[in-house]
Amino acid sequence: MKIVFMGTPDFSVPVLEKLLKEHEVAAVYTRAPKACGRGKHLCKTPIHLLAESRGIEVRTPKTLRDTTEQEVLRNYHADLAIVAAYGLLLPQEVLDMFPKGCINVHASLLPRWRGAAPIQRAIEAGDAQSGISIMQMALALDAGDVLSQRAVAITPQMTGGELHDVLSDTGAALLAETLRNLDKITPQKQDESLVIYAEKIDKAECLLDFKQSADKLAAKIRAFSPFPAMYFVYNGERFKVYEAEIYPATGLAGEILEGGQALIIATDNQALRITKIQREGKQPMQTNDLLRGFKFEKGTIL
RNA sequence: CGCGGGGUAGAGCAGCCCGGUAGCUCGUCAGGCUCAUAACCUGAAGGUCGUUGGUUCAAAUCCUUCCCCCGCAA
Repeated sequence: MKIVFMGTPDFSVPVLEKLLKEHEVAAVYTRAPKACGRGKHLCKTPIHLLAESRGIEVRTPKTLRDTTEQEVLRNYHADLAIVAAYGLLLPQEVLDMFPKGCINVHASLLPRWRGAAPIQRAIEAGDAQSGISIMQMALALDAGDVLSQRAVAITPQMTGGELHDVLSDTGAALLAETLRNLDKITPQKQDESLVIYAEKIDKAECLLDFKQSADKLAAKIRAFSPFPAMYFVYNGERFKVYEAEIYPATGLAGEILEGGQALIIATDNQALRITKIQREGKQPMQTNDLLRGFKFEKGTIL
C-alpha cells in the first residue's frame, strides 16, 4: 500500500522501519527541528533522520489545519496514513482524506491510558500488563475504533525505558500484521466507561516527595527510569534515582537512615534503598560504586 | 557562542583556591587467622594525574590548545 507516515520520537522509529520493508512510504511527516541539547543547536527528530537517510521526502508543517498543507498531503494520493506519536492533531479534513483512513499505533490497551504518557503511567499505577492498540483514528484523542491489540506483561522489575522498547517493537509488528488483514477486521468501539487518561509528565512531579509511601515512590522511580528520572536534592546537588527497592525501616519522611554502606531513605511508611543513582556531571552508576568515595550524611532530612 | 559540573591506579572519590616528586574506600594478587565467610590481620602489584603548549628551580595543582563525558535548560 501507499502510505504517508507521521511520527516523531524514538518510539516511532521501529514502526517506520517496518513499514519501509513492506509498503511504499510516499512521505514522512514529523515535528520541525527545534533548538535542543547543549549549545541549543537545531535537532531533527529521530523520524526525520531516519526518513532522510532513506531518501524519503520529509515535511514538517506546524499544523495540518492549513488548507495549503492539506492540499500537499492529498496530492500524495496515499491509501492511508499511519500515525505513531506524531505530536500534532489531525483535523477532520485529514482524517477523511485517505481511502483507508488514518491508523494510529498507541502504546496502551485502550481504552485504558489514552493520551500522552501511557507507558510511564501504566507502570506508575502498578499495572500488571500494558500493550499496543492499533486504531482507526477519530477526532477525539485516542478515541477511535480499535482494529487490533496485543498485551505485553509488565514484569516487577521492568522500567519505563524497557517497556518503551518492548512496546515500540510490538507496535511495529502488530501494525504490519494488522495492515495485512485490514480488510478482514471489524473495528471495535471503545468502552467509554473504562477510559483513563495518561497525563503528560510534568517536571515538577519528578522531585521525590518522601512524604509519599515507599511503594508509590518505587513504582514512580521505575516508571520514570531512565527518563525523565526522579531525583532528590542533597547539599544543593541534584541526584537522579534510577533504581530503588523498598527497605523495611522507618524514620522521618526524607531522613537518610544510612549513607555510607548503602543509601537508605525513609518515606511515609517504609524506606527506600537507592540502588542506581546519578550525580550531576557523572554517569549513572550503582549506588555502591558511588559510595566507595562519596558519603551521604546520616540523619540529613531530604 | 544558552548556563554549569567533570576527566587522578580496575571502580568510586579526595587533593587543585593557598604550586614542592599522589592519597582514601573498594577490587585484584600473595600470605595469615578462623569450623566458616562478602569478616578480620599482614604484605604486594597497579597511575606519563584526558591532550597540547606555556609560566616556574619545581605543575594533578597557575595560564593555554584540542578531545571526551555529564547535569540544567529546550
